[in-house]
Amino acid sequence: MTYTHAMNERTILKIDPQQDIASQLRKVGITPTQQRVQIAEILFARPRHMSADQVLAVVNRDGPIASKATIYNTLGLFARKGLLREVIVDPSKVFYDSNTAVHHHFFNVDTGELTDIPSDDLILTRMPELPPGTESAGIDVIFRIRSRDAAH
Amino acid sequence: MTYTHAMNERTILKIDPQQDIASQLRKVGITPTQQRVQIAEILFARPRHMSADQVLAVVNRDGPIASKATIYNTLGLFARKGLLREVIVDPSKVFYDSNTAVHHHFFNVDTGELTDIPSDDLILTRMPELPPGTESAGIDVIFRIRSRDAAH
DNA sequence: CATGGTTTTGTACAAAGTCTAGAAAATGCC
DNA sequence: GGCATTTTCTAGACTTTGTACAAAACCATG
Repeated sequence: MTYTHAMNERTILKIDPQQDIASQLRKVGITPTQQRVQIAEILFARPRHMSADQVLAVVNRDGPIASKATIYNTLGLFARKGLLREVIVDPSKVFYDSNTAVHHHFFNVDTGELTDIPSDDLILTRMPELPPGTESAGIDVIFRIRSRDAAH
Repeated sequence: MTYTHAMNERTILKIDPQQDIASQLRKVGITPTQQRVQIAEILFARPRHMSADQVLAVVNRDGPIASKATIYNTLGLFARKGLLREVIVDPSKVFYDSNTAVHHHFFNVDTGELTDIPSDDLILTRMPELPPGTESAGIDVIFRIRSRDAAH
């Protein structure tokens, strides 16, 4: 059996910030509560990488909209539904990536900055056999980088 | 500029469990204290993936050998010296991999199991340009897998 | 065997994330 | 619309991973 790059593709659903958020959420089986819509508006305004902490801060910038538990619940829900991709590169927190197109990441270990690598800029060949009884849940490729002058 | 797979190579140092651990540690600039030797003996007996928690439990199985702080200090030290590779795939804890040869990982998201993929079984081509002013600190490729019958 | 730098230790602390029980909001049905 | 049922939200306590710190122990060297 051979695997192709297409196997990296996850369930991809794209929320269009120009269209009505509530009906798009309903379309993927998510009840569009006020909190979820507000969180979605922030995340899907443009492709971005945010931690739960950052989402919490932005959502509640002008008064209390959603609690910490709701942020975690909502991010987890969106990720399960394929609207967000969890990016695990920093042991201290999870990033949620609202760019659901196939792509990979640079992670600057000095600054904590996460940036996208378009899928076309990297090709994986000669893919390994998956262990028996398992199926792919996505492939993550992370280029860890360092600022060239930083002490290390 | 083109990158080759060799760029993935990190500082690689291999501890041989058959040889004297203390003198091998000394050779890489690590003072071989009793705690460090004991921790090294566990980690380098064979290639394995362990969390700090697991190391703590195994080290102190037959009486107190090392404290939590020492485990973290030692794992961090070994990783900085290139004896261990930190593997960040699970948001809840860091794995330390005593296989320092170039390789990648399967991570079973259902079981939390981490297994190796030999370097030869995967080839990366058409590598992306690194952002200006940065240098590589290693490339991680993680195949996230799921047990095929698991609910999801 | 005295000296002084390095390690280790216990404890306190910090931060990310989970859990829970009750309040509030959404939904479905008449 | 009104009302009952179900789902979601909230505040805060709790858990877990990991770090900070200061005192005690260790150990190489003269």
